[in-house]
Amino acid sequence: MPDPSNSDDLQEMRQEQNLLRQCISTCNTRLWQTTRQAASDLNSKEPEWAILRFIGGVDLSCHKDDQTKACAALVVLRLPDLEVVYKDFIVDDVTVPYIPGFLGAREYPLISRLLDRIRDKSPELFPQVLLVDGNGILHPRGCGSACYVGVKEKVPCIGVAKTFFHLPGWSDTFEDDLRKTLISHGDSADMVHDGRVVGKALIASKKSTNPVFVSVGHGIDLETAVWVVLLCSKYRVSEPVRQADQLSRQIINNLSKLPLGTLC
DNA sequence: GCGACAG
DNA sequence: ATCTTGTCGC
Repeated sequence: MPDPSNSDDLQEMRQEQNLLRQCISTCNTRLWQTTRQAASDLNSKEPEWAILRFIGGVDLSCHKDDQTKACAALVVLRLPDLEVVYKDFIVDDVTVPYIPGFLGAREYPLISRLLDRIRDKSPELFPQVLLVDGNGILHPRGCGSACYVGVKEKVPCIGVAKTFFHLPGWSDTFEDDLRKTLISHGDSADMVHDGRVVGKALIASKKSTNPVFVSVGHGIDLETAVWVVLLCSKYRVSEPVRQADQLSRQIINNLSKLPLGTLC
């Protein structure tokens, strides 16, 4: 298992990110993305695969005083009502510690197992797009956790981060400038890095002044990603991520309060 | 050397 | 990630 306290392993993880980055598609790859057809209109004659109906969310919560124990959760919501139609979680040890810039290496393995399980148990509910708690190409090497999931699983993925991630080359006031832009120029602001728009600061809920940071993970373009996030943002944090966050946190907390072994 | 640092 | 209740506001 990789041990990032070892600088050789860290270098290997950097190399993996550089390889994964080559495989990222920041274009739309599905028909529902191009047409932006969501299951909001009931009497649509389009086939199921041409309409966005199932949106997934994944998140991982850690044990209070043991970073190596975690619960990963996957939820699937159905449009247009955002009803939760699938829930699953895995409690297990996480071998890779948290290191800024390498969240994907830490979280991907458990997420992968969750996706294997829904493919096996309920393939008809497999999400057409996945929202990942973290960043996509808004990342020092253009390979955040949403890119790990998207590229490795070949699933359209969107990164939704709750806090700002500072990239090398940005000024110290970049985040403040973003927020000022939001106040004066509306509800979203481009985040430009090396001349590329790598993400969007987005006020997803009309009630909040605090933005969420959306970036492409894989297999979808940024404008469509924003469209998806807005589709399922009842609150600041979009429902799929919120539900997955809630579920994983509840499980990991109850686990610490119980004496021993009540699993499955 | 020191601080900053998605979750 | 987690430590953490009430509270101010729509």
